[in-house]
Amino acid sequence: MKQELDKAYNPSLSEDKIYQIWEQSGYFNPDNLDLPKNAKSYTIVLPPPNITDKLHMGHAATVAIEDLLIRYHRLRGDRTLWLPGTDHAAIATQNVVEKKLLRGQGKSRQDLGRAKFLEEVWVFLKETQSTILMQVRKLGASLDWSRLSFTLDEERQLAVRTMFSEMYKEGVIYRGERIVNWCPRCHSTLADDEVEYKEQSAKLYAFKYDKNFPITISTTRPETKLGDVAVAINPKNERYQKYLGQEFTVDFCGQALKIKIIADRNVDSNFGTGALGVTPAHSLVDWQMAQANNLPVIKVINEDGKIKNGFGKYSGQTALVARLEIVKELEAKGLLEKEEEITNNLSVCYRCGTPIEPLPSRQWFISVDQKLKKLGNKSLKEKAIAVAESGEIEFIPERFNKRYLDWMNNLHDWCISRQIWFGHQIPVWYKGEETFVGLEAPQGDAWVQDPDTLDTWFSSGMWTFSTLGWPLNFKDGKKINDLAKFHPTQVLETGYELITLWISRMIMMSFFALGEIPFEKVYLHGMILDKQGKKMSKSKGNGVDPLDMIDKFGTDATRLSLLMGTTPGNDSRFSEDKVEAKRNFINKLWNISRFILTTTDEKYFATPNNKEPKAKTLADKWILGEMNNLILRTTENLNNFDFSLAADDLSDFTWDKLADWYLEIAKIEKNKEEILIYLLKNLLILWHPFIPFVTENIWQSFNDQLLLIAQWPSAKKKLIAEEAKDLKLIQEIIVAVRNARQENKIEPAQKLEAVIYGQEATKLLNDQKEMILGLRTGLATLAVKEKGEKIDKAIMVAVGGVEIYLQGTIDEAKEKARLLKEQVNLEKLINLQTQKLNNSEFVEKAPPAIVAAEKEKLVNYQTELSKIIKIIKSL
RNA sequence: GGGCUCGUAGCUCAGUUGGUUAGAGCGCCACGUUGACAUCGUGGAGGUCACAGGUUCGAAUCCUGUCGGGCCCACCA
Repeated sequence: MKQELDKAYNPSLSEDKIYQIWEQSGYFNPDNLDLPKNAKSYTIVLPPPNITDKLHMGHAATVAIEDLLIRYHRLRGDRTLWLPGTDHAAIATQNVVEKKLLRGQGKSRQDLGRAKFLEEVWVFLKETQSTILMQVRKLGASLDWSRLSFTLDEERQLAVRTMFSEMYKEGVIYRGERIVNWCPRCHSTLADDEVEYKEQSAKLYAFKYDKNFPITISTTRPETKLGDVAVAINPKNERYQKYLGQEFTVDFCGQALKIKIIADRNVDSNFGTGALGVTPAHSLVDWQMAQANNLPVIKVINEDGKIKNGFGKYSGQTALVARLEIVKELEAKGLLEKEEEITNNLSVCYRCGTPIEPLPSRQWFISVDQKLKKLGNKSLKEKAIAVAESGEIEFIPERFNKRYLDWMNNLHDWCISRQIWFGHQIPVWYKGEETFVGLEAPQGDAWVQDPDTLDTWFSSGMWTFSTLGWPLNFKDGKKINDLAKFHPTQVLETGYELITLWISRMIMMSFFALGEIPFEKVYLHGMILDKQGKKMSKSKGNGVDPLDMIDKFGTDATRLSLLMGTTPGNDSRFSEDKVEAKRNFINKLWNISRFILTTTDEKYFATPNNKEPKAKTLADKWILGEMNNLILRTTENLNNFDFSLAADDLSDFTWDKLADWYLEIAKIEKNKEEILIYLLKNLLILWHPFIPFVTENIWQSFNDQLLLIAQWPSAKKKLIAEEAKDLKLIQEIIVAVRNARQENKIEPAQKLEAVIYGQEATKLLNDQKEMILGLRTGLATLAVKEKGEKIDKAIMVAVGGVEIYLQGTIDEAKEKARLLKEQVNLEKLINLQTQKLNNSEFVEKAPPAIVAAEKEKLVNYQTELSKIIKIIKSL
């Protein structure tokens, strides 16, 4: 079935076709893999992309890394499942559709009403969802599409409702009043981490409530002072000590207020006047102070960001207008003492940028501190902390373990209700005073469902097990079917910005539902920045569309550029030049394969990849040794998540060792077909997780089976250093001689081995009168015109491993000089080494392994030196 | 204020628990290239590994401090 490779590799012609072959093979689904019963499972769930976004570089990185892991484990014979899905992204999606509606029809969501609006959302969603899934395919993702999930499909709705009612039953979910972050534009609460901070300059006003009040307070928000119930001072503040505990009735801009003087250590005596007006309804800190001191809560601002009724002329004004009006009134009454410019952080909604109003509101919460019997009387928070501390869940890179723990240790109850329409509607129904929590509405008409929806992270927090069939696959506390086979998953791979939003929630949710961790390892990749190191964003227009890169350079090159030169958890810059360089490499691999396959008879194609062929020459021994070590290192690197290192190493072998040296040798030494095919097959397997398309393409041209399910090669133990070193020297000589032979000025290659052992070295070299080496590929001319530094340099280069220098009439003196130089170098090294080993401190204090290694080095130098001396003597 | 991270060639970055002479890609310069490959080959220039101390027989690597980027958390009344 030999099928010749095209002269030039064109990814755009073949990638889609190959993806189709894979998909049709069914091997993306682990159920179709031919595996022994006891094969290990290896599962990753794809972080579900939001259906609002088209793919960006972050997704491409995610796919590159996860597909790499998945393909590697599939090749290793694991029961490998990569589970796809999409996220409904409640608020984000609603915002996008709202904007579209407003732009298109000039209508708001309220104009349409809930049902109509949701219809619009679903139309939008169907369209973008299929686009996104197509794009994920384009990236070559070997996802099991038969298990495709959506955070809002029927199965996930069942999972979410079950989760909610079980949590409610056990008292983990409760309804309560608390200060929430309220976005007056989105008309919804926001979680703490959905709030962003924007630095701004603000005015800090200092004033008294009325002229009888003894303390001047300072604030940037005078309008909220209409709801003040106390003034807080630092307990150490001597100036106001005498007022502590006193109560005053004041007339603040026409509003009668009861103000108690309280102490709180959070108050900074040096900020403003050192006295803080306590507004429980509109500040979290103040709320806590009010609770601690049993003070009432007076709401001033409503859900629209306007002053509530009951505050005289201010009622109905927006907060900002009211603020200016109050300042004007204070000024008129002579109460305003000071006005200064300060910079502070304004909290704004992460979706729309509108300033947040902290408001007391009745919401649904998940208690993170509620002790649970089924968790050994531990809370979700305690469990989630314990698994990170014990290492049961491992973060890669490790430092994110600390960031996770810092977050978890300060975790408060999680507000899960959102006042938006799109999402999982809260499965709670009310009838008068009655409340029903369950999967479906109870019988009867009078029941009304809670209008709120759940925080989008509630459903994505369940992602590892809701996708595997929970709760149906969880019977009597036992996992069955997919849930038993694939949970806990092995790796959760995502961007580090999701540690708080997503990862912490997944861990808690999994503990509640299953009493176990959701994943064993968390691999966190950095952000993909633009060429200047700036965050890619739609508004800045500096984003790079991965699909553009794919069109231009192919998926493999795009993926490889995201995997190389990057380290976990560190941001990396993306540049087109890098993708181009990888494209060039892929072309090189293509040409290497083309050369091997076109010069090899078809009957050798069946050479197995897992049985090392016999080495006939030293060059063979060398390259097979290199391949053996490459297999060992690649396996180790991938097990350690060192993708960049693995790819560097593979490139070095492919380009420098195989293409530049061994293939050149193979042009002279014959009968290398088995070795070449063996090398090619293993090289393609090792590369496949990184660059799946081109490797499969080449593989298909000379194999009947798919590379997708080939067998990862095994290796013998590492060759000892000395052997490898010898082989490297040999390799140099082989090539030098081979080149000389091409000039028809040297004996045939059969004599190579003799050369290597130095027996006929002199004779061969002496024959090379007037010879210049390195006129062709693989070697270069090294022109040395004079003695001195330049010669030394040239000699160094020669010794350094690339070529042997010979010029004009063979100059024995020069050759001798080269050898002498090497001798001197070696002697110097041996001296240093001997000194080192004679140093008793070193021998005693350095680890034995290092001492042994150093001794080995000394031996190596000595053997090398004796070889050199032998050659010099024979000259 | 607390924490994390980075500073290595002109640029982008590697550097595998401290170990001979610190690497790659791109860029630059020179030379070469008619059958695997110009998407190429060979060579070259280019580094006080931010700085200062310390630990060690030995430091780009570990510790302390300084300077300079980036990020996270808290506070900002």
